[in-house]
Amino acid sequence: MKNSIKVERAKLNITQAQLAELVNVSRQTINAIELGKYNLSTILALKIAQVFKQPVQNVFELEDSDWQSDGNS
Amino acid sequence: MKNSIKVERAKLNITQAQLAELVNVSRQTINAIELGKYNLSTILALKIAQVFKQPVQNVFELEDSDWQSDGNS
DNA sequence: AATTAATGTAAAGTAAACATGACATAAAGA
DNA sequence: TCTTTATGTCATGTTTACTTTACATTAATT
Repeated sequence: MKNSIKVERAKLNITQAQLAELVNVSRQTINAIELGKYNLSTILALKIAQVFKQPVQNVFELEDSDWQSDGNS
Repeated sequence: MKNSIKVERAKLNITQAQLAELVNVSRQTINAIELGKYNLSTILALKIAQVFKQPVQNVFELEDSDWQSDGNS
């Protein structure tokens, strides 16, 4: 899964730590998600998309490889 | 978080088991998600929304209570 | 060049998302 | 009514999302 968190943060000019605070997770969690290290929960994705005032699909995009395995990782 | 999986399944006239197969998870997982028993991963939410040809926010909707706690459960 | 702010990374722990197998019940059709 | 299909649920197990603490690195400011 790809994401555009870094770009959207730049638009709003906020840091990872500030985004983390806005959605109530740790800064490290935002960092890991932004770097594609794991598959965040849907509630968190909805919150992040709402902060960015974007549809979820605009921030998080499926890749073809995501269809080959199951819902995890 | 609320969801409209049951309604969207009805539109397509597919069972929980069929949806499960389409997105490569177990039938029990779809059942639990549909009943709101847990907070599915974003990849899975994107897959389900894609099967339904709907935006994620149209299938999965944040509730106010989701903002009070953290990204989990 | 020195300090601060922002980001990246790592280790260890906890909670929860998933899987599988099994069974109970409800709905539907023959 | 009998059988099949669809849904709900429980128990057990594994994987992983997320937390916390801590430190290293990079970027920005003075």
